[in-house]
Amino acid sequence: MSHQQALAQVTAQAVHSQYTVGSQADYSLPFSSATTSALTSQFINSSANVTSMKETATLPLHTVNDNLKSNEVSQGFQTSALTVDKPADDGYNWRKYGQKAVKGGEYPRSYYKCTQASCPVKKKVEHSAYGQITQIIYRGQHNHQRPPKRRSKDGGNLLNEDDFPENRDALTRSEPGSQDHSGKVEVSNDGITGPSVSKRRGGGDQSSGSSDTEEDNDEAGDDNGDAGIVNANKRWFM
DNA sequence: AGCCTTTGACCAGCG
DNA sequence: TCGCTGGTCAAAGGC
Repeated sequence: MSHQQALAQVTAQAVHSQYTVGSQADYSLPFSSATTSALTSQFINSSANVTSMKETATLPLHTVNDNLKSNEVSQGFQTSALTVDKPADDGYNWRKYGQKAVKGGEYPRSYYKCTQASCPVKKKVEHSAYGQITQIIYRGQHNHQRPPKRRSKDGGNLLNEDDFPENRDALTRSEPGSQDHSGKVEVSNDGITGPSVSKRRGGGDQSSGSSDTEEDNDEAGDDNGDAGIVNANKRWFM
């Protein structure tokens, strides 16, 4: 088997497994910190499994692992690692509005919007192979409180918000003026996220211009357009 | 019935 | 100016 073949295959399989894992995880991930750790371990294990299964994948997998290590491990990223398709259920309702394979398609990036009509918040979730989340980038601030709850199906991960340490945090964060993003969120090298806010078609037009006020409130108040990279960890532990 | 996910296409910015 | 990449929209399908 040629190198290229192997690579292609691995990539394909990685993507595939990602989805597979994703659907499973999507429905069966109880989201408590404790469980999280366990699950994370499981994920890591499965990753290792897959790795051994696909030795030919050494190259890409290495990259992936490396990425995961730097992004997840070193950053204490565990919480959302397993969320897969429903990343970082921070108590808000998100609707996925797009997905893109960036950088060769090795890491599909998903785009989510807060479902609240007047909420301009968006987030980008970068996945690695196996559906693990390597990075979550928030844009904007919620101008509303977290919704009480949702159906347990797709919101599945929502569960008991009480289980989420970050919930309280989220509450705090949702307050305008809170240092949520500006305080700790680093735009990091991706500083692009800041400017990109106003990018495209007159900025966050979202057709319902009614949100402008809030948007102004939030984004204008922040230097970086409160784009925030939360690196999956999202400082939920802080 | 309503909401969400998926997917392809389009547009804008940047090198 | 061209090509590439990233971000978003819109339609269709599924739950």
